[in-house]
Formats: sequence, structure tokens, C-alpha cells
Amino acid sequence: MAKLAKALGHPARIAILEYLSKQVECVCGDIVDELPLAQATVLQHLKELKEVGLIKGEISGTKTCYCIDMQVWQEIQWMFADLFTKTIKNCC
Amino acid sequence: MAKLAKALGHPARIAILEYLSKQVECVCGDIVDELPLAQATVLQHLKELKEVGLIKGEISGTKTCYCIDMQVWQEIQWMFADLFTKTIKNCC
DNA sequence: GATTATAATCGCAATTTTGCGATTATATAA
DNA sequence: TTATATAATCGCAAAATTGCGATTATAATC
Repeated sequence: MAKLAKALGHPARIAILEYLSKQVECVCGDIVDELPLAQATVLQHLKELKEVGLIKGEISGTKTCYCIDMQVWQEIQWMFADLFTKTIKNCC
Repeated sequence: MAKLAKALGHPARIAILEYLSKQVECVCGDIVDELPLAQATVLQHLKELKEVGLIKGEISGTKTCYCIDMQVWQEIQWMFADLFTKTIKNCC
């Protein structure tokens, strides 16, 4: 849970996910163009998102297509919902 | 958004929030006892959660009562829900 | 085979985070 | 007033993250 939140804890990675969520085509180069960061940096963020399982990459030729992993995506959605919808017994 | 996710991106901070969510009494010392970390470390995590607005602390005497800020809590809940319930147009 | 386009990796510097011992501050109790 | 309990702060070391230039790998194209 903390790991997933951590992966979301960087503006570039949020931006990547938002981009991927509305894009049908999701080639690496496009993401690099979208962000004000060097290719190596973007790739590093993609790698981190991949390590956590949030996205997956499919290589076809010289291009790689990055996509949100719907299954993990939904699991995370539930996990967060679960945390935030706890009944809070506040005292102050 | 990234800032909030970042604040959630550490197991100790998740543990603190989960503890606070089910505790009515939420004195600093109790949280320290709950976690396998030194007092200074726990306090640092509390400070980070506070900076982001997730929790608030009310001093009364020598004790301080920490609580989840319900308003921010709910805003975050929506923010995350908003991100995760986007319609994804996947390609791979 | 050589060239080009794309993606991935390496290695480094700068910065940030994490964890904690030691100290300080403050209110309560003796 | 002194002692005690609790919380907050300081300052440091170790580790992790961030960003990127340079290089390497690989497939497609000429």
C-alpha cells in the first residue's frame, strides 16, 4: 500500500498516469514529448511505475507501448477506497 | 495530489493513519508505543502528515492529541477516486 | 552492411528522506 | 521550587530519490 502510494508520490508519475489514462496510443516517445524531462528521467519514472505493477510495457519493434494495468489499477482503487472510507472516530 | 500520495508513501505513515482512524484517544505517546520507531522518528512522520494537512494536533497540557482532519481526508478520498475511476482507453 | 529511430541502461552529482541520539521546552505533580 | 512526564526540536549519518548526459541495444529502413 505504502509502496503504491509512493509510486504515485511524484508529479511526473501522476502526469504519466493521467496521460496514459486518456491516450489510446501510448508509445514511450510520446510520453517523453509530453513531459518537460529528459528521456532517461521519464524512462526511470516509467520503470518505477512498472515495478509497482501500475503499468506494463509491450515491445513491438523499436517502439514500446506503455499501458495502465487495469487489474492492478482496480485493486489500488479499492485499497485506497478502503483506507479512506474507514469510519473515523475523531476526538479533536 | 502527488504531495498527498507522497505523504502516504511510507509504511510508518500509513500505520499512523490506520491507528488514528480506529482510535478515539490519539495521544502522541500512544502512537510512539504502537510503532517500532524512536520517538523522534515518529514525530517526524507526524509532522509530515501535518504539513500535508492530513492530520491535526491539539495540545492540552503536556499531551498532544493527534487526529485525522476529516475535511482533508474526504477531499483526498475524492481526489483519488477521481484519478482511479477515469475511463481508461487501453491499447495493450 | 550501414544508417536511422527508438528505447533501455549506466554512472554520476545533487537533493531529499529516513532514523535517531541528544537536547530543549513546557506543563503538571510532588 | 524541584522533579517528572510528555512532546518538540536540532543536528547528524546513512540511504534513497531525482535528473540527466552519455552510452548501449535493437529493430526497421535504406
